[in-house]
Amino acid sequence: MDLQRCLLDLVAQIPPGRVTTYGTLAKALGDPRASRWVGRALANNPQPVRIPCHRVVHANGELGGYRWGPERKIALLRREGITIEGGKIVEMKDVLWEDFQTDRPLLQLRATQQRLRERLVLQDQTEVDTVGGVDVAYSDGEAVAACVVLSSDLEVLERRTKKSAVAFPYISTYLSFRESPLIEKVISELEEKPTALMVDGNGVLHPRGVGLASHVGVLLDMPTIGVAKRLLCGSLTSIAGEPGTWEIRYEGAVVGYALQTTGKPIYISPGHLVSLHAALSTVKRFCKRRIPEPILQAHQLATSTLRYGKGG
DNA sequence: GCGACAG
DNA sequence: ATCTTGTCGC
Repeated sequence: MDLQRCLLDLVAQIPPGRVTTYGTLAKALGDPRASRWVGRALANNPQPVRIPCHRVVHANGELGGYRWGPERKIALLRREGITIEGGKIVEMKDVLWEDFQTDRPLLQLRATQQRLRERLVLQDQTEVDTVGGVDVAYSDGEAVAACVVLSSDLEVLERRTKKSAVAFPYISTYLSFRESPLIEKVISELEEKPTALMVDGNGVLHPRGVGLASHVGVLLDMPTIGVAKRLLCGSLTSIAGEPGTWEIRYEGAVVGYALQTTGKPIYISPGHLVSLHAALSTVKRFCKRRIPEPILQAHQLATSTLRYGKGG
């Protein structure tokens, strides 16, 4: 799915003499929370003439940015009959366009997430021994996924990278649609599959219970653990007798743990085929620094591959 | 100024 | 995530 294409098609629907907002476009894409991405995406509108992004403004009537400056945006809108005073649109509600023809692609992606969620198993199937750390790095339109497999005594067993063009933007809670295709490929090219994957992102610690680690786990039918550097959702509760560890609750259920390794905590959640407890203990076993070694080394491999060529 | 949804 | 110099700290 080409979300950028979908967005530009929506913008092309706005008739002269009308405007819409970043939030309205996000809603038409299927999720009002994607409004920040809408703004960023319109900033690089490839066809400012045919795609009338000058008709996209803030909900409060302020105009927002424009490639050729605010004067040009004002002039274009006035020529189309929009009244602007003091840099703001007068009577927004009279000119606001909301009647978009759309199949709400982000809503469809949420449905995909719900289906994957039904397949999640949060119990230990096998003992975790070797662990593959996974990360993806980006530059311009290029992405590099890396996997580094470590033994239980932290020896490197295998490294692998895979490059591709970036196919989906970063929108919070939809990270898996950006990163899982390339991760799937790099894992499939490993000579020997590790007993579990550690993924840079969340597992069930996610508003819909299916973060990147869970998504990848179901696709590959492998045990996965999510490790994030910032909290996506939920709240922390300290655990008696366990300083440096907190339970993370979301909608009443424990969905992961915060763990203070070095400095700021990391946020751990099971992805698939792993229990809550095993997710925590496995991360602890593989931690020398703040970030567990498999993920840290995968991150370094992905970044250096992006910068100094190699990979493929 | 407040709220602030991973990478 | 990425853009980026020197600086602070273990």
